[in-house]
Amino acid sequence: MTYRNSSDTLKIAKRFMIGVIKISATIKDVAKYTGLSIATISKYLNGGNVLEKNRIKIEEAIRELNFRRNELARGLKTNQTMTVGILIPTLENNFFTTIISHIENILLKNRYSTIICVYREDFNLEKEKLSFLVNKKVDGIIMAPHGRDWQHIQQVLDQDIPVVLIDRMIKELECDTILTDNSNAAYNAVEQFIIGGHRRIGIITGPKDIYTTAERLKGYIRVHEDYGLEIDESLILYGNYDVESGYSQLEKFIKMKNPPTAVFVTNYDMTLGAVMAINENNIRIPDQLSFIGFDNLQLARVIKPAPSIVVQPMEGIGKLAAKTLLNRMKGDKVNFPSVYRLKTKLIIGDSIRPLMTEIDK
Amino acid sequence: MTYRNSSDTLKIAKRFMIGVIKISATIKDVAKYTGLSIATISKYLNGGNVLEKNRIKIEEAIRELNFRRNELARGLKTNQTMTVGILIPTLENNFFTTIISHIENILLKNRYSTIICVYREDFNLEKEKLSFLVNKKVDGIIMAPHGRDWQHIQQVLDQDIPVVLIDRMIKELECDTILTDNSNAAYNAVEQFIIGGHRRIGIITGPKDIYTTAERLKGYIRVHEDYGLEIDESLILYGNYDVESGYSQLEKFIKMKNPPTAVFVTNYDMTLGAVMAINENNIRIPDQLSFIGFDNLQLARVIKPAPSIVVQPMEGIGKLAAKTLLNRMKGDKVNFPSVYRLKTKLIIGDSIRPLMTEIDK
DNA sequence: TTGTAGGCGTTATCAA
DNA sequence: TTGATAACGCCTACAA
Repeated sequence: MTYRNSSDTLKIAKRFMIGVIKISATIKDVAKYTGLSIATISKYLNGGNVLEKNRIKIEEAIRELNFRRNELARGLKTNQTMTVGILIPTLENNFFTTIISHIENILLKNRYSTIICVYREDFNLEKEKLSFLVNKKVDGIIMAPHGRDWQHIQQVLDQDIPVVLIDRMIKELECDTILTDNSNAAYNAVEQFIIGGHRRIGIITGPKDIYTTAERLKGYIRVHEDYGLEIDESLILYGNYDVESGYSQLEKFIKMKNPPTAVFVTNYDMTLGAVMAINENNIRIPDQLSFIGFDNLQLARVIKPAPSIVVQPMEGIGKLAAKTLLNRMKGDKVNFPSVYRLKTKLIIGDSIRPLMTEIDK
Repeated sequence: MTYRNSSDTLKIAKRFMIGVIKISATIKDVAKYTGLSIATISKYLNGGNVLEKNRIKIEEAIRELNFRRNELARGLKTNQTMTVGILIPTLENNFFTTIISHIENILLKNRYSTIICVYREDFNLEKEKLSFLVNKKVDGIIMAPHGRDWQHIQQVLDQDIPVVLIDRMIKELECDTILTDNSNAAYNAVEQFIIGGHRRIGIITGPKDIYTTAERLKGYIRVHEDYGLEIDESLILYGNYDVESGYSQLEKFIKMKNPPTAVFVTNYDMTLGAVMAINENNIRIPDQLSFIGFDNLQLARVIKPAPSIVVQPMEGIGKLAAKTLLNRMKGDKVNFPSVYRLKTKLIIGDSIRPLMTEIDK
């Protein structure tokens, strides 16, 4: 192949040989442009001292050539990428996306970038995506695991890559974990009903194989035990953590022969669905049904009467997860593994009606 | 530093020198373990033929050493990473997260992984994140740009990295773009009202500087023009594409002295907010107010009377964006730049009431 | 089928 | 302050 030494060489090159000509400039190009050595350019790039006139020249070259540092090469050499992987089950969930926001707030300030991956509650995809992140040499990982297995996470830890779990704990795994205190959250919510005199209390909980479902249900059961109340199994309904199941399960409740007088719904989307079902069926809150929802604070701000809502500390979870990971990444192994169970808040609205108890009668 | 040649060397190393000892195995290690050469291992890794007995040995070594290919090194060498960057303004928006799902469906099948980044409608962050993706040497990018500037996107294209824009067009930029036909979407929706005899039609639209806002408003204006109707500026309300503004702007409408008889709301979250305001204020749909929402099909499935909803082709956008990018990445420049405007669907519910027109009277 | 050797773009060591 | 040079882990002619 011959190049004509004319100005349209480039044009021709562009039109016929894309892929052959080099598009992005390297340090070498900058060195050539400035007449300096590669080492000097690299030094400048990493904040070292260079002579004023060289600095100017280098900066000109960078601008002119549109030079960008190749992070692949850099990562290969330095063995760190200043990148954190975030792995969650779904993007269609306000809880996780809010947490991600807070994680990024902290990480960005510390000059870390993030790679977000989603595994759609598919365990095999979780393994694949985790592998992807490791192979990309992220410096650390924050993830909400499915929980069915943990060997793949153990392997990552064995490679000395810090992992912080959020939302779901794996008790077999020695790993930093940031959680909501789900069981006490449910306990306290249901306790409000009980104190108010309710005895038939329904719960719409999540899919059976998810950690948070079990925890929230545990709180529901425990508070019944502590108050010496029998549990009617038919008042425990499993949803899918989505709007539809919140809607359908609440309808199931109100259509029962002997419906509950109070219902506790255990996540954001299902709370939305449940409120819709309540509206559709013209159920008056709290006269006909007392109600406590979960996470969906928007609803509480917007609906009258305001529903009581259990609010998870998403900001706390995000910040703490980020800070914990930051510490681990800088080699601080103090208190490993540390498990934080953050408390929820119960925002009281006007959706709980005190019932006559037998004593009152 | 001296190493004792005993079995507890490793223990000591692990305890005191993490970072010095090598944690993850390389091809070299696999080669050493098997007694084969680096080249052979690499060949095996890339699907080449090796003797049966060697294959077994290699696989054993990989398992034993927990070898993972270093994608950084590979990308550096091959100049492709089999990774696509996705850059969007926010995760807290069903529209984008649904599209991402569909993009990933296609990409995963083609052995591409994705890196999701969010810029929170912050233009500087958009530039940073785009740079991040480029520096990570992604093979292509799908993004919903803010739209305030496009130099940074042009620069990426100049480096011969394919970019596909979604949701928002930048007319100054030669770039493949997949859009909703927003202006006809709004046109058709509002036309339903007009046909039904409505003359005072309110619209709750998005933030002024977003592309889709302008397009949807354009449809609203155009249909008025085509039907020879005057536009009352007070019936055009700007929201923030969030639940709160949907709620507040709808309340503003119903509290007007001369309120509209029909309202068109132009995105998912605002539709939710508007419906809430309608419920709270005991407005009967469609008797007191005719209503068309946007994207929020959940609402239509769940609320009675079912609101009419403009539904964007999220699946279509996601799939087409992925396929277009896939083509560009394999070097196919046919029809560059191609702009697709996908049609919306108007799902008719029971939320539009025919009004008496003057002719009827 | 297997191995040798050079290079991808950086960083980092050590002289100059 | 600057420059020559050897890695980092992988891929790929080319040779054996």
